[in-house]
Amino acid sequence: MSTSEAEKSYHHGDLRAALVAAALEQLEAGGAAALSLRAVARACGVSAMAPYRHFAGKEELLEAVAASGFEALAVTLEAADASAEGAEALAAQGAAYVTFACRHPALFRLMFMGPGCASDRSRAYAILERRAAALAGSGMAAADLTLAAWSLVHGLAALILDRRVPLEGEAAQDTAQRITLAFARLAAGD
Amino acid sequence: MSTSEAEKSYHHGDLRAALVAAALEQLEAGGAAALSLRAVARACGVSAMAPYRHFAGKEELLEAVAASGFEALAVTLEAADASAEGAEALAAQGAAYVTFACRHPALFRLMFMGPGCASDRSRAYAILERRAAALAGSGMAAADLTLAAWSLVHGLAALILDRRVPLEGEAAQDTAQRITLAFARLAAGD
DNA sequence: ACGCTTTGTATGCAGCGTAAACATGCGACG
DNA sequence: CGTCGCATGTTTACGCTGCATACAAAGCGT
Repeated sequence: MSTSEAEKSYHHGDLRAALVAAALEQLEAGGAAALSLRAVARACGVSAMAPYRHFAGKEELLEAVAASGFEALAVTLEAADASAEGAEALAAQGAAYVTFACRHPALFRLMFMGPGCASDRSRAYAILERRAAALAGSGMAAADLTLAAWSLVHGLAALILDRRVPLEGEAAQDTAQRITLAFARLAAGD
Repeated sequence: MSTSEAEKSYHHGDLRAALVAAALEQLEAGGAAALSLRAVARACGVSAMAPYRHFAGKEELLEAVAASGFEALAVTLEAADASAEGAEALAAQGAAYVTFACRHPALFRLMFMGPGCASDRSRAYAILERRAAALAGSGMAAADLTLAAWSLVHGLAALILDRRVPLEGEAAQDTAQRITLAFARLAAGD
């Protein structure tokens, strides 16, 4: 019987996990375009073809990295949501979302702009949805509010990461906090 | 003397423009990752190295394609803004932004996620900024409202293009229209 | 007519993703 | 305990990419 995760490899000793870790490292170091399967294999001390025993191809490896990213994001959002109540909780989630993107730019891009489908983000999405639904006022339906809140922080994160907006470091977090809070208050009907 | 644009080439007859057009075609056909300089050259009937006489490298060709995209976006936004007044004009711009992204997904990604800097989008940005400043109410400062509006539509477009949200075709436009209008009314103080 | 600049070509290199054939060593079964 | 099977990793090879370099030809000023 083989445990699907943390499976001991015969020759290497858990290559699969090592590949995901090395891929994440390369990702954060040089961006998604600069990541090569061969380099990942090299970093793990195995041949260029070894990863194909664990992943059907480059894309599948990246999907595994993205999946670990969604787990981390969900944890972050959950903590932020618990740190406040009402509109402030929604704003905290938004700020946390942008902060996550700023701290792991390449991973964030992989998670949301890379290959993969909508089902991946389900848990993190549910956290936002619950909070947004509780706040929905007269201005917008609950579903629209959820999507609007997500779009707002996602767009802000994307614009910051791609340097379409001149915000760096601290200023980015502050702006995210301010805009998200203003939006949440507006949406909640003051 | 050489006119910087539409310059007649000695051998080919305006290769530069042909390369940009072919690159755009390949972009819309197969995405940015599937675009190769060699294939673009092939489509123009020239050797693989010919593009390097007009562009320093692949990136510079893509920047030229992106620049033409920003011009087209600015025209679209301007028309949308003129089609209504007040909050409705802002909503029209937002819907036009999302529609543009849906109609030219690869070009949109190249324009906003590709290489390049903030100065490119200046004209299209000014159109949004003017309208947003005119609407700024008590809830948010003018600069924040501009950024929030941009983030909202940019994020919505990104989520739709990357299929993180289950909206297709008509539904995407309708949702963009609805959400943007609700946001504009909220921001304008009803 | 000459030479210079511009434009396009030919050749070659290193790196990539990946398909196919091959080697190796653990675990199960006789 | 021996042997076989299969998962694991390696080797080799192919076509593709962006790009550097060296070369050929076409137009223009003098």
